[in-house]
Formats: sequence, structure tokens, C-alpha cells
Amino acid sequence: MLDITVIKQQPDLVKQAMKNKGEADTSVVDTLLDTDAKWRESVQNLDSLRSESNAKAKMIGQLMGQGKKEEAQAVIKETGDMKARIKELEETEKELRQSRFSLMLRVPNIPHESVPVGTTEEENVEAFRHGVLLKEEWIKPHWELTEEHGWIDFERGVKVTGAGFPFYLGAAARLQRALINYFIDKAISRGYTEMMAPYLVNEDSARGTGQIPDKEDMMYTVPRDEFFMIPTAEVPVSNFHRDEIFEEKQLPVNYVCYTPCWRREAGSYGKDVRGLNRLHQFDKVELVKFVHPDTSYQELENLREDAEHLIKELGLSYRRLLMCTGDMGFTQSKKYDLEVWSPGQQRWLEVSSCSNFEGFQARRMMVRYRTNDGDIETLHTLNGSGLALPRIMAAILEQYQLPSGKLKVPEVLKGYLGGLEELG
RNA sequence: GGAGAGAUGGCUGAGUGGUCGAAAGCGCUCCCCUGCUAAGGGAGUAUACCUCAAAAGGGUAUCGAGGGUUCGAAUCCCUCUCUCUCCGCCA
Repeated sequence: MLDITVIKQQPDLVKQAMKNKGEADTSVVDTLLDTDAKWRESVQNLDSLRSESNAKAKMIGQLMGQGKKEEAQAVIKETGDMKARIKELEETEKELRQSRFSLMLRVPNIPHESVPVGTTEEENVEAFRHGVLLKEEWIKPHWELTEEHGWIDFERGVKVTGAGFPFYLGAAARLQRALINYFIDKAISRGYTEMMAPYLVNEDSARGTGQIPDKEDMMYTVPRDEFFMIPTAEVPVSNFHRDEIFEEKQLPVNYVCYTPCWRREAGSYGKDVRGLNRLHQFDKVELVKFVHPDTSYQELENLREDAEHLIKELGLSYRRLLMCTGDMGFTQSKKYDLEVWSPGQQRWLEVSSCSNFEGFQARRMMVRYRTNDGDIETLHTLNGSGLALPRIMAAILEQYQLPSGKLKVPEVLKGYLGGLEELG
């Protein structure tokens, strides 16, 4: 959520940001300001009444201590219906506070000035492209190649669990494991701390990163124990520091965390979900940063470079998109997508999304830092995939496919695959 | 899963109805003294919110969470969560 003082002082800026993000109805801002004013008034009333009540209680205590029972009794009478009035005001204050909060949650993050204004994905800016776009006719889509080799078993996945839960076998399993290790090792060498995190989180955590209330349907739930299966490592990793205060000198704090991810992906059908394009369970290595506000845009470039470097080293053709305001989501202030080329499908596949949230997440999660002067400030959070496995697998299976039907091993992975040159 | 004990500030740990946001010690910060190490003295040291142009100051809330009793709750009652010990089970 945004800083309420920004909304109060620059409501037009916030409204313009909403419009740029494709939200034409900006009335929530006015409703929020109105509710906020009412809430503050209510807090003032409540606080002064409580103050009065506390003073009386204190006086009674003193009189009792001095043995002046009758005088104390008189003051007790004075309190009268104060208790009932406080209770009433508390109800009002609570209602206003809650509606103020839920209104705050409905105001999107403000895009950074460097973000192009646009409404659809057409207006994303392709900022960089690397490698040739293979168009060879003989290149098979990854699902055909993996079926021929028995590397990925979608059918048995359906039998055992359901659609979108494939089995990886032999070389494919090994390749995936090699990629995970390569990604993590690379991140460690670039200053990230490796973390292994829970795959189930509680409701507070799901709320902390904003999965609930609005993106509830994205997650699988474990109702009996009131857990949510994580849709991304971002959820446990970001919540790791929920309600905490860093020292300024500790920043930046960088984590790399591999986890499986579960997403219900309700309503996705057709070619989008073919093969490895979109799964209900997939593996991902996630990069998360907690940084000083002054450095967050530099850190976004660092993060993006950390992810992008992996693709480059794998020798894959890819491109980098700077997302326009309309296509970048509610919580981000700036976002890059990295997409690899799928020659078997003749389309781009998103493998990483690197975002700066500024203080949007940190405020909601109450993650702050103490400046060297002792003040407490909101810090900035960023995260990005580094990288998502299935689509990287797909790109490798297609870009490194040989006419023989075997798979050439990318140079950087040889060490992770016992020096093998080819798979298959 | 069963039985018992517990949850207090950065840490240890007092506090069983009133002047307690909370003793004391440790840690940390600043100052003084001393001056090779060590030791000693003083002051300060939670978070959120409201108020204030800002700072200062003031107010409110928070002693695991939520509710209740009371003029008044860290302290009494209820519910929940978590931790520890023993037993069981297990990788």
C-alpha cells in the first residue's frame, strides 16, 4: 500500500497513476481521503475520552492508597457512562479503521517516471534482444522431444495428481536439477544468501505479500490446517522479515531461494498451457532484495542483470521488456520481463519478472530500517525470478535440439552434468 | 497424539488489581574519569497511531493473540496460538 501522506498531499498524482495502470475509476481515492478524515476525527475523540477516563482511574487509585474511600467513591460515580461511551467510540473507530485500510489496499502503486505509459502489452518496450531467432522447421516443440525420449510424463502426472503436474525422468530430471544448482550457485557468487523456506504459509503471510484478499484464487489451500501452498518463494522469503526493523548498515539484504511453486491458474486453457508453458506445479529460483530507498532503482538494474546474466550464459536467445504502466500489475512501480525464444512454438516465453515495489510491500508488511541517525523509515523491496525452470527447460529443449533428436548440453551446465556433451 | 509447565522490552528476569511502558542486571549509544590491557562514574536506550508546518511537547494503544470482569488488568476469567519437559510416533 501507498503512504497515506502521499495520497493526502498529492491525490491527483495517485489518480493519474491509477489511470495509467488502466483503472479508470479513481473514486476510491476520494472515498479513502473522506474515510481517513473521519477515522482521524474518531481517533481523536476516542483518545481524549480514554485520557479522561485514565486520569479518573488514576485519581481513584491515589485516593484509595491514601485511605480516602469516600472521595474515591465520589470519583467513581463521576465516571458514569464513560465506559459505555468509550466502547461505542471504539466500535466506530474500528469500523472506520478497517474500511480505511481496505480502501488503502485498493490503491495501486505509482509507476516510476521512467516507465512508459501504455494500456496493453503491445506498448511494452523491448529494451534489449540477444541471439538469433531459430526458425528451423525440423525443431520439434519441447513436448514432442520429451515424449520421444520419455523425459517428461504428462499423462502419468494426470493419473497421479492432475493436469499440470508432470513427472520429469532421467536426463530431464537431471537437467532441471543442474539448472537449479547453477542458478543458486551463480546467485551466491553475486552476493545473495541462500535460503530454504517453507512451502506452506499461514494466513498472515499470505496477507503480508498481498495474495489475500485479492489473489486468493491463485493459491492451493490446505483448509484443515489453514495453510496456503506458496505460489512463489516471494511469499515466505518476504515474510521472513515481516514486522522487523533493519539497521541501515545491514542493507542491502539479498536472498536466493529455490522452491516449487503451486498455482491454480484457473481459466487458462489452450496453447498457453501446452507442454511446459504453464503448470500447476513448477520449480523456480527466486531472488529477493531488501534495500535502502535511495538505491532501489540501481538495485533493480542489478537484480535484472543477475537474472539476465543466467540466460545469457546459458546461450539462449532472449529479449528484455520494460513493462508499460498498463501491463505491469498492481503492486509494482517498475518491472522488467525477460523472455526466451521458443523455436518449436515460434513464440516468446516469460522466464523472469524483475520488479521494484518501492515501499509498497514493505509498508504492508511493516519491514523498516533504522537510519544511522536513529529514525525509522520504510525500506524498498524487489524481487525477480532467477529463473523459472519449466520455460527455461522448454527453451533449452528447443534451442539446443540437434537434428539427431539429441540435446546439446549448454556449456555452463556441463560441470553439473558430469561433463556430458549431449543428452539422449 | 497424551500429560504437565510456560509466554513480560535487544537479551536475562522481577512484578498476582491502582501512581507499571513496566524493577534489576546484561547489551548498546553518548559523555566524564582513567589511560598499554582492565576497571570506574553519569545520562540515554521499544513500537504503532493521533496532535503539531516541522522539531519539541502532549495524547492513545501495546507485557503471545482475541474476548470478558472492573472506575482501573502484565496481574482475575474464557477462547485460541505458540514454546518447553516427559511419554508415544517418526525421517
